[in-house]
Amino acid sequence: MSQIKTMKELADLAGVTTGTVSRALSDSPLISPKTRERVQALAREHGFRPNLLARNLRTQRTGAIGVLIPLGHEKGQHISDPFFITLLGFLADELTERGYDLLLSRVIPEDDSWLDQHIGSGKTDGILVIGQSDQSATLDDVAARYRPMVVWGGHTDGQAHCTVGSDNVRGGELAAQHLIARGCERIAFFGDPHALEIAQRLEGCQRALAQAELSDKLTVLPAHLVAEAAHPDIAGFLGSARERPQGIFAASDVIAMSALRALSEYGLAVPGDVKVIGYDGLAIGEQTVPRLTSVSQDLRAGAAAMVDLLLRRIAGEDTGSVILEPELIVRMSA
Amino acid sequence: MSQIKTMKELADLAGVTTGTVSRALSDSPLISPKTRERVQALAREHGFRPNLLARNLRTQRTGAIGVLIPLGHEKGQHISDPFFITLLGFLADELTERGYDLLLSRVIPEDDSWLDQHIGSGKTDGILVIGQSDQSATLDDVAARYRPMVVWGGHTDGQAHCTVGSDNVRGGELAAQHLIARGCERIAFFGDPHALEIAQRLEGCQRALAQAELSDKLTVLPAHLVAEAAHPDIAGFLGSARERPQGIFAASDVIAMSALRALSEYGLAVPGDVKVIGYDGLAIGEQTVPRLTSVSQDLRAGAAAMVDLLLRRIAGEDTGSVILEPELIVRMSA
DNA sequence: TCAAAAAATGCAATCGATTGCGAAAATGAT
DNA sequence: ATCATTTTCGCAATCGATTGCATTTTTTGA
Repeated sequence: MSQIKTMKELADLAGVTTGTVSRALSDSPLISPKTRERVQALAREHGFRPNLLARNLRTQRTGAIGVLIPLGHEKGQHISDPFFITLLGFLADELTERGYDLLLSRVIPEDDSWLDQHIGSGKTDGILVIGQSDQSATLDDVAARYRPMVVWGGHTDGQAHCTVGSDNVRGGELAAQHLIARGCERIAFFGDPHALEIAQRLEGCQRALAQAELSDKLTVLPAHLVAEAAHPDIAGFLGSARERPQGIFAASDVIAMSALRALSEYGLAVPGDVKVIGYDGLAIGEQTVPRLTSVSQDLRAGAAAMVDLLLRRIAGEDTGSVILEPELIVRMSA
Repeated sequence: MSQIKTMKELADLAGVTTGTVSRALSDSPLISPKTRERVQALAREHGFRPNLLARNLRTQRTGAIGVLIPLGHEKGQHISDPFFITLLGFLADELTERGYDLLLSRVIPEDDSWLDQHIGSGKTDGILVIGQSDQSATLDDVAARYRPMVVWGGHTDGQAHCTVGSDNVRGGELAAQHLIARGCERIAFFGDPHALEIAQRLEGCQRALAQAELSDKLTVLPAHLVAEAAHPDIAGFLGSARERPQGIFAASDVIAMSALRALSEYGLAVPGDVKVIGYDGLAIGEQTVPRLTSVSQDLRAGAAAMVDLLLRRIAGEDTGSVILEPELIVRMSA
């Protein structure tokens, strides 16, 4: 019952060498069933677990995937952001299912060696980056020489890094078309087009408006991504707008929730007075009042795709990016 | 400019041995300033990063902390739960600040060796467990022989494992007192007392009611912790209750949000017809309609306490548990 | 019954860094 | 110039497991 810590101890106990123990525990066919069973029984009995560091050092693989979140200038944002969190959850599911651990790192890119820093440490077999923030250049740079990396975010032509994300342009189009179909003419877009994904959503929105010959009815409010920060912007906008928008397309569900609250505070009914549509299709949209209509990205599928691509890249394969089809979820707010 | 991967290569390049390189890079006083500077320059120039696995194997420390989430029977829950996520975010902050990595593992405890499984692997220097789920016994068992472990959850006398959490009884009392002060008599408690923390919140609630001689006015609905699952329960309850409660104390903010929605669907005004108070004080309560009154646990402080206790335990110190004082945040819903 | 083939196990190098100890070089004192 | 110190550095063991190759044991076939 004493605690067996190393293979050597187990080996002595079983009267064999560490080599034999190692093979026995890994069900190697080179070991006779008899001794294999005996060793495994002993290991079980003494609760022996091989030291993974040593194993990894020897096998040159860590069994862990790094998940990095570049926070750009927006400190304190992402980690508590429902979107990020949801994706992280699915990634955790997907990775644990495939026997990988998840090493989480928040990153505040000061110098632009944050990626190399992590890669060089050898702690992970590959990395997943959530969000491009303002680091597209760095990502492209690293992608050129480090293969096992997959990024969640927008995809553009000529992009060197492998991405998974939804077709943001199409998603924006869907949202705008829906608002138009619901009778909205004056439409406001809430979101900062400084970020690639958001810019693409805006682009889709503009395309739909152009098609309906409503281009001049669009207002863009570069709302902050963090709910707490976005709310004042939005409240201010609603208070000062000469003509109240009939429809609001928020670049994320979080921003949409801020909008719902601000509207409620101004005594405006949703969807009666103003229609609101979000982006992401998060579960939390199910709990808002009224329930939030949103352009949904299938994050579970996205996470699966990210992990799948990453593992194939780790295996040496060269992969392209994956673009998911967004889907409009019509609930109550628009 | 070639990529230097190992210390041996760097050593050859510098015309010294790996030992010298090792010391030079760690600013050992045993090395002359001249060669130290030369080695460091070379390392910088070639972007050399020592392999952490090897270092950790040698130094017997990993520099990583495991964060485990036992999911009990409630699959798919926690990871997307705003509470868990918020805490995880703070933990990530706190740990990275102290130079530790965060190794995230979802756990579905099938056999009860899930803890030993992780501990024996040697991948982390210590572990943080979020939520006791139904694993209190296992936790106590492990705590008896494995020191570096801290658990978020409720604290009871005679508990062997070290916990950090809020004073749930006091918190429940605060919530109930507030409802009473606001004129509520018939009060409903939403939450499954099967979990320790929830049971304690209920206890506090009952205590406050007893003091106001309203004990017989309490109804308990063992609502599910997951929002999607809780909503039907709640809607059903509100539909069937003979006498509508005047105040609702939800055991978590997530449950409270479900309640808000259900009430809205029944055309009941909050806080006019029914007052609602939640528990956790999550940021998301700021975005609900109306904004959610809640008993707040200072999760940032909680995370800091968890990490602090854990590091002290890793250092060999023996620590007690930490109980945080809950605080009532009065917003709009009650 | 004995050599040859097959199976099972032992031996020892290896992964990449850390560190105690001893040797060589530099410094200082006389 | 000589010897005792102090600095600086190299040597080699070590962490704990994996794995190619050598060796021993067992099985097979003639």
